[in-house]
Amino acid sequence: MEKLRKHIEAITPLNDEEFEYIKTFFSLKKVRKKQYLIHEGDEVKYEYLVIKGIYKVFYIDNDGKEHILQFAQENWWMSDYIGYFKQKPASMFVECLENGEVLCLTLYGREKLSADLHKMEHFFRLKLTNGFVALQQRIALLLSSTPQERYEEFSQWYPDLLQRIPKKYIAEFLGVSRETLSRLHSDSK
Amino acid sequence: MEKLRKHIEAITPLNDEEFEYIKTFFSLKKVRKKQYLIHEGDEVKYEYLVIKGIYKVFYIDNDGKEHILQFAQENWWMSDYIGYFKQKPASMFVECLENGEVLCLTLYGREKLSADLHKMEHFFRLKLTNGFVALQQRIALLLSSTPQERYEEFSQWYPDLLQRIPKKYIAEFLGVSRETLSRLHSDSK
DNA sequence: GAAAATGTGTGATTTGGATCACTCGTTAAT
DNA sequence: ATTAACGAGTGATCCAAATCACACATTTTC
Repeated sequence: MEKLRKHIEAITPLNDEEFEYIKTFFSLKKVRKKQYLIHEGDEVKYEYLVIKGIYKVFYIDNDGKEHILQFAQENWWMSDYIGYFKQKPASMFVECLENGEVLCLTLYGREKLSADLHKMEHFFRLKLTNGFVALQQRIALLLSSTPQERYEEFSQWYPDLLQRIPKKYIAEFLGVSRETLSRLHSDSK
Repeated sequence: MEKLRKHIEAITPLNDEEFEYIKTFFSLKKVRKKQYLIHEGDEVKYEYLVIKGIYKVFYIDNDGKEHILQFAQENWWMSDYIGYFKQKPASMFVECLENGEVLCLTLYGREKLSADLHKMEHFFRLKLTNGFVALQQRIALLLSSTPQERYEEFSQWYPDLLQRIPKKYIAEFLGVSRETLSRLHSDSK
């Protein structure tokens, strides 16, 4: 839980009493590789703050192809946010790629914390602001760039992930075929 | 300003005193067709709440092609949010497509309101939440759908815009060429 | 440690959509 | 009213990336 405190205090300072209260809304969960935190069709009970491990958030389209909406690592939040915020069944999967731990927060907890502590509402607003900007940049990337450029951007955003996860997942994130991505490497060398 | 009050009260009730205070941070601006509210390279002073009119938020890529990030109509918020939140020069344009009016809010105003009134921080958080979800859905659309499907989704999201704006702008929003979009019509009939 | 599953590179072929090029209406502008 | 600017449809051509089809290496798994 120390990590949680640090994570929040990176944005707003907390006293012990406040943190004790905040803590009560989070529960720790150990996750093993290949385990699903969220499965299509299920109720989306939680959003997750990653303490350790790597995860992918993806969905399967009508043709059975996978598309990755988000990767998540230490200190990232993740969920099927469409299902979570609208309280509808999951349309996505959240799968663990490297053993780790997450903190779970219900929508009720999120809203209660926001209502009770102005600080926490501020915290969540800032996080959303950053997320919003990142998504807009990704849309711009999808609208106008070549596979080459997308790969280069990705390398800058997540340099560490390049080594740690299969290339085919990167392709699914960038909206490019596995083969095309593979050929980029060889060409640029 | 009555519209502003209604807009906020759709999410949280306000008393007169609160609204009087809130009002002071907004300024009304009349906008004419073809006018730019934000121009690439300029400082991004405001975000805008649309009172009347239609607007497009777009950028120009390295090849000189336009891509539309957002359309905005009555009760929508818009800006170059990358420049606005990060206080960097605009990388986008905001152009008026139909005469109207907007309310302008500085980043300072936004943050001051959020800090002073918990209600307003809540308001902005909810707006961001909805925006975040919408952007994720758009990313999913860009990753997995055909031009046909994109056009159909667009028709459902903005049925009114179909009539009111040139088709070529819709193409620029969907990431499809003008010609391909045009052929969709003829084919589906 | 053998067998199965998974990841990755790379050639050959196909294809959906971009691009180019023109026509014909319909609005704006003077 | 005449000209110019813009929007929209449609045919012909081209091309980047998807798809298909392997080979080979590297992990898992039992």
